[in-house]
Amino acid sequence: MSEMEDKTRTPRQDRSIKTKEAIVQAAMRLFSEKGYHQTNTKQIAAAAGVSTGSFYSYFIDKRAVFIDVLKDYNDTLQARVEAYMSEINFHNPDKHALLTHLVDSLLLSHEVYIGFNKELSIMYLSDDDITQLMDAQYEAGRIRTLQYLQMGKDELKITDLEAAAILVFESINAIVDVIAFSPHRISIERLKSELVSMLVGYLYI
Amino acid sequence: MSEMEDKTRTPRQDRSIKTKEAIVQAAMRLFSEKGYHQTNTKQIAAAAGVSTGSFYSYFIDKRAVFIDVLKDYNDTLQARVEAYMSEINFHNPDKHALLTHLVDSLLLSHEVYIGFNKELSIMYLSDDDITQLMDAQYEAGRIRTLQYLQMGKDELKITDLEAAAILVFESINAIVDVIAFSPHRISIERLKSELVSMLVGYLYI
Amino acid sequence: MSEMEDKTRTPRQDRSIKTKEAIVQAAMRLFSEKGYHQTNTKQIAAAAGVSTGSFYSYFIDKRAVFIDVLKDYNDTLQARVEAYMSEINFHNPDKHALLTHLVDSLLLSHEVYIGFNKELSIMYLSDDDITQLMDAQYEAGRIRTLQYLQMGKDELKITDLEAAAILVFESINAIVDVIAFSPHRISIERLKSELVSMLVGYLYI
Amino acid sequence: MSEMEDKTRTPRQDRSIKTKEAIVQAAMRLFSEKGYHQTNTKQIAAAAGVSTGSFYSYFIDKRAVFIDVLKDYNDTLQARVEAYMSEINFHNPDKHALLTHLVDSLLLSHEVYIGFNKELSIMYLSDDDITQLMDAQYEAGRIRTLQYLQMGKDELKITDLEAAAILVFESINAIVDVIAFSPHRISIERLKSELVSMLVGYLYI
DNA sequence: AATGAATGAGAGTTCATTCAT
DNA sequence: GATGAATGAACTCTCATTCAT
Repeated sequence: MSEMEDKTRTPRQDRSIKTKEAIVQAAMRLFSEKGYHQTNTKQIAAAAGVSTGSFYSYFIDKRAVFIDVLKDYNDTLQARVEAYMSEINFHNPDKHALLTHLVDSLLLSHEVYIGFNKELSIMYLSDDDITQLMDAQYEAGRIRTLQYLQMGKDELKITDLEAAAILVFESINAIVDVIAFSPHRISIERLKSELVSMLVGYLYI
Repeated sequence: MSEMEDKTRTPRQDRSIKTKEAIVQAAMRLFSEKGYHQTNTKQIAAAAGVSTGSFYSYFIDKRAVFIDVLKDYNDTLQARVEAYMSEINFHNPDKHALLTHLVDSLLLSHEVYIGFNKELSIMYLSDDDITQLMDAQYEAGRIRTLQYLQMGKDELKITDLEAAAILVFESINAIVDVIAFSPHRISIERLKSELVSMLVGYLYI
Repeated sequence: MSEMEDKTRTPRQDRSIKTKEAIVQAAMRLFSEKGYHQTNTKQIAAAAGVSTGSFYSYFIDKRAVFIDVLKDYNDTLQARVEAYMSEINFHNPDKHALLTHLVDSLLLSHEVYIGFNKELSIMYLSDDDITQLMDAQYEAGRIRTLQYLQMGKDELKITDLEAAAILVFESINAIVDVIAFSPHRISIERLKSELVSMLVGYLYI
Repeated sequence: MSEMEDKTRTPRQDRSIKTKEAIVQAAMRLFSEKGYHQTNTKQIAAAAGVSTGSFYSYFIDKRAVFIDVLKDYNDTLQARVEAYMSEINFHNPDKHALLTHLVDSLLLSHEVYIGFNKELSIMYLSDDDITQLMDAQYEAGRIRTLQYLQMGKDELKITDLEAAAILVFESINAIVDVIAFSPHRISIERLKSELVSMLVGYLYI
């Protein structure tokens, strides 16, 4: 800990905190626009209005900013997802409406920092630390899904809730990704509607 | 054509063909083991037992080998998938068995060149040409799925076959990826079994 | 502008200015001694006592240093020519003395950076940007020649001053080049004296 | 000699001679079109319809073809100049006409292989062997000029014939080069006419 | 604390020439 | 004699990181 403080500053003063935030913001923007590998530290520093030297007094290396950016991103995403989720009444008898809202929530959440998503996926696959960070995040998502399922347990026809949680979470994610990244000939609405049908059929009745 | 030949060699002699293949094999192995960006052309050439110069007489640049490796990979994968598929009787009344076999087919197919998958995903997200190549491949997968659905059309309860094809294809892919890449606390068998249940419930009564 | 600064450094600190100058000086020396194509960026950097990285933070590429070296060279040359010229009294009735002084001026001017001349000629013929830069310089020389001719207009027997300016400028240049580069059996003095005779005879009675 | 024959073949058979000529022709074309350094041996071989291997059994290295090309060029040029010159009557009392014809001869001669001229100048300045070859050629030109001057000796007003020969030869060459290479605002006719005037005034009365 | 100049290893790529077939 | 595959040294350029001021 004290060794680390030797290297990078843990901001205590207001100005310091603002500078660090400025760097994270600038990095987020540049990573989203041009990608992690296509952005260099000089550019991040310049965009944040600081010198390269300063950059390295706030972050040990380039990866460190990415991780900070990622944490910010995760927090924002989680907050948004939670905000949407809180509106959902999981005892709503109209399961179709319920799941549609759920899928919409995730879709809308992903729309923040749309450009960052791609970079995140690349980094997830390239960097072990990022993999761990995100796996924890995904795991949290699956657990949350599990909790939701458990809340409405008695209405469900499925028995292996844990497996179902993963299945539901990943299916939705996959379709959300298809909608966000992949080209496809059919409309978002049709895709979403089929997804919801499948999930309702799987979970309830 | 003749201008292109000035740059890269089109193998004419036996020796030449073997060299090109050796380079592709070596590249495949190194990309799978260490990743595309962590592998340099010198290493590929050395692993193939040729000089850097030779490398560049067969491929314009590093991307070009990746694309050749990818084509090989796609061909192999497609052949394997098709081999598995041909064994499936789509009129088998036991839909559970049918879909289990289907999922197993994809899982087994993906086991070839397991390490290459990750790199491919990274490249898919990083390189526009690779994106296009793979999008075409995915589209082919969706279309094949659609054709299978259409073959057993009268047994299906769904109506939007096109959307369903995407949904089925992507759900299976997502779970296959989870199994291949992500850590998870529950067994592959439970996950697969739930997936099959969901799909059977969705597609057939 | 700001995008350019991202690539090459515009010297701000004293140290920076000195480094850039050191690189230009080193490049000039090496280009003169060994030629442009026989000199590589590593050597220039080493000779300037800096790293290759530094080299590339001041110059986009090798051509860029050459152009800077050339600008320095042109400035020096022009200053020298002008210094010599200013001593000439164009109304001196002894036209022989006048033109001898003129030729001597150009000869002496060319003696600076004697080795660089050859490289410059090569680059002039090889690189379009250098061609343009030097054509502008030559044009300036011809125009200056024209102005001198016009100053003593009423003493001249020629009528097409423009063509005469080119002719005079190029003849002198050619002989200066012969003296500088080509082997020849006769003395510089004889050559110079004949040249002056020819020009006096051509321009004045 | 015998050592050289070991390396490159001295063609004795018809086919061999033709092949060698084909290589020289192809090289001449490519050097003229793209320049010496922008042309590689593979391209020369291909353009001549032979393999790279064959190329190296006719020429020790790339420079060797250039030298052969240059010899061809010099021979052709000399033949053309001589053909033009032979038409000139050096006792023609109209000296203006005489010199105009002379200048035209050189201009026309230079028009052959126009593209090759530039490359030749570059090589002249870059390669010592080429320098020597061409210096010999230039020297021959000056000597020929001297001989012409001596032929009409009694009509000349100049006394230092040797210096005059150089001066005349170089002045004409310089203006021919200006016309061929450099941009200039005035017409070729005016330039030529002034040049002739200057030379007539210098050489005769 | 802050600046921005300096570093240097390492990447991709070219091509004259050699050599096995 | 001919082919064209193979060689490998050499070159240019980038950028995360350090360090003098």
